[in-house]
Amino acid sequence: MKRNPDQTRQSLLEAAFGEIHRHGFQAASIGQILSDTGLTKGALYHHFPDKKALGLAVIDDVIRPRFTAWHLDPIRTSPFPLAALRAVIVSRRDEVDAAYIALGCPINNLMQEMSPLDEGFRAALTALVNEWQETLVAGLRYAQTTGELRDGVDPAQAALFIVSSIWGCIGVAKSLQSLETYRACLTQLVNYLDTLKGGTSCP
Amino acid sequence: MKRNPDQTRQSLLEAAFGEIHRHGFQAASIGQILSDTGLTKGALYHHFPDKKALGLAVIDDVIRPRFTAWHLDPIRTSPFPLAALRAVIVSRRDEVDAAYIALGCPINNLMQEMSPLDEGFRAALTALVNEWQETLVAGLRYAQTTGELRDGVDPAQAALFIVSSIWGCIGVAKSLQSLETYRACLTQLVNYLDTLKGGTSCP
DNA sequence: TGAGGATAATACCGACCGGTATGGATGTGT
DNA sequence: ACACATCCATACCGGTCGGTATTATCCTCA
Repeated sequence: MKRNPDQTRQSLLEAAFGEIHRHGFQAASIGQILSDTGLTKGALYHHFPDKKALGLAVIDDVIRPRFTAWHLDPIRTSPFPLAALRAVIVSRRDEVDAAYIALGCPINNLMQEMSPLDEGFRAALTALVNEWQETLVAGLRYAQTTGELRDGVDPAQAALFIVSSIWGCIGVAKSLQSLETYRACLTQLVNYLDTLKGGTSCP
Repeated sequence: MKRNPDQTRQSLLEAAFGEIHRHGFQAASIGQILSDTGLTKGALYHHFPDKKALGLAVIDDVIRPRFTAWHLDPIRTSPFPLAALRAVIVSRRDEVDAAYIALGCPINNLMQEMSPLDEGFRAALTALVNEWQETLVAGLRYAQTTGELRDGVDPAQAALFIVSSIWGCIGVAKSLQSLETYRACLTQLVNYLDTLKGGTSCP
């Protein structure tokens, strides 16, 4: 049998991500991850000391890169951060499928489940969220200097509300298991974003 | 030993509610519930056929009455539903304590956890949420007839956004384990509500 | 080519879980 | 006071879980 430790580790991470996404961390079954990958406990516990380390590695090596690519890089690189944010949200609204809605946002799921229970998870996930929020704040601030975002909007509070709304949307949609609700809800958020544009004079 | 079946059942429900609130339904331990109450499995499985039935009973007999009293009755009975809604949110913002934020909203927690897994839970909780949403829609519609809510607002979409925002607020606050975040977030929502008042002309 | 570390498979453990079978205690109708 | 249903305690079961100890296999490098 050919060996490939890196790929072994990677496939363990992918399978763990899927299992955690489907059942949450606590209910995620080591046995299921192993049968998904065709591996055994020897492989898993060689690469990870215990289940918690596996979970944290999933956050660092699977969730974080995807999230950064999807939600952070576009805001950071665009000369029009507000428009970029709007585009990200619109694309999420239009492209996400029912299966994703059924399971919900992996980050949100993990935070909801683990934040009250484990400090390690809380710290890792909070770091991600803070990065998100800081990216939004920086983007909004910059948008304000270019006039893309109107004055009178507090970037920090707006960023908080945006984060909260996005999680609210996906939370409600997951709760109701309804893709339509998700889209309607995000549409409302897009409307809110449009009220932040420069040129208008409304609160 | 004196007997009191109703109280036995009630204390089981209360303990189950606490245990589920702390650990979620799947991770809620029957043994812990029993040691909390000082009862044994004989009592529990006399009153409830299995764990799922216990969970559903918690929803019906503990969660629903509290939720109705807190969030539904004020909207339904007030002649100024928008103001009543605002008052409810403000009071939640100001009175909720850190322990509650740490654990999150019991309804939201349960929906997030169980909706994808079990149709019975999903149905029971969806019924609650629909009741909430319909109450809000009815209230907003009525407020529109009295001029409390300005025209041009779609009550259904606004209600959806309000529900989503509230869950977003408590979700973010629980994730960050931060009471301050909760308050800041709900303040943003109150601001949003104030933009819905009649008399103003902004979108 | 052979030694030794890296990698993975197998078998097994104790703990805990939800659930059941049984029997004893308590209340109730007659 | 007796029969009977309600109510609850106790002991136990099969199954699953995360984790460990041991052993086998592969790769690397001297």
